[in-house]
Amino acid sequence: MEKYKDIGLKLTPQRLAILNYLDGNKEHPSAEDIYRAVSKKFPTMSFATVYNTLETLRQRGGVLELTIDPDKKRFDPNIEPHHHLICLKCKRIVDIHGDYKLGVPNGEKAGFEIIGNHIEFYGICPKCKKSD
Amino acid sequence: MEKYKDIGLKLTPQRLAILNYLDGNKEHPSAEDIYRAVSKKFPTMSFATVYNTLETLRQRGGVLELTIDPDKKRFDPNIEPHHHLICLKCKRIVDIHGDYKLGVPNGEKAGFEIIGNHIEFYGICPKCKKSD
DNA sequence: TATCAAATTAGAATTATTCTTGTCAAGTAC
DNA sequence: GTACTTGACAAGAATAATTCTAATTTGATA
Repeated sequence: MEKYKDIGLKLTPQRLAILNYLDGNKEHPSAEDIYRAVSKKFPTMSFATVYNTLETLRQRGGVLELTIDPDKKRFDPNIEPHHHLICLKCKRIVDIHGDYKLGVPNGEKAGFEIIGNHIEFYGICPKCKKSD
Repeated sequence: MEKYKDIGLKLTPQRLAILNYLDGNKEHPSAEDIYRAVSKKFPTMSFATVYNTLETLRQRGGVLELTIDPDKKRFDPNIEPHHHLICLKCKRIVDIHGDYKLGVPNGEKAGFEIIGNHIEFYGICPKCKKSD
């Protein structure tokens, strides 16, 4: 929780519940996952609040919005630079912290100013491999 | 067009128009982009046909579905292994063909069988840099 | 404690995508 | 040639994720 303090956010109970749910979470939850979990404590919680809070957090660098899943956005509270391993069957996402130093050859930069990168590794997770 | 022949598809005029639009296209168009373009020739074209054709193509390896854009799927007729450079402002996507040989350290594999990877480079494109 | 901007809520609206159903067209069997 | 069969198409309805709206409430602080 500490890391969310004093970044200028009004600390409402709803936000605290969302932050609390996200903190240390390695599941890369969707907005609905978050909504369902936090609704248990706050039955009046609305999706607007979930999305608003996530967007505010994202703008302030408190959470990453992942576009890995074609069906919905997923969110990653781990804001250290890292990469992902994705199961093609169950869509499970796992963090990878390997140190890759990647650059774009000048001939391919197309005039872009490069800011960062993200590697997605695709594969089949152990659970899905078993249940074939 | 040649490359789409004999992959078992009935070559209807609608499909030909979609294939023709995709062939050599470097814009990574969305379903709507495709729909709009092809509708000019086929005013009765429906989204169902666009999505059906894209899904059929995807299953047969004729097109890649990109999940880079958080708002919609985008499609890439370039099926050679390659990576992407994405403008954070205008969402323009550019192909990169640099040869990166990436592996996941065994300690991080989490039991996954790795099948492939995809690098996304983020940045600002020349046009957006100017119009700041 | 009064104030006020910011946050919350419920539900409506929007957008992308998928589904349903009826129709049509091409190919094949007879 | 005619009847089947199958796959593709079209139109619009349905769904799912997300965003917006408007009214109300709340947290921070003076």
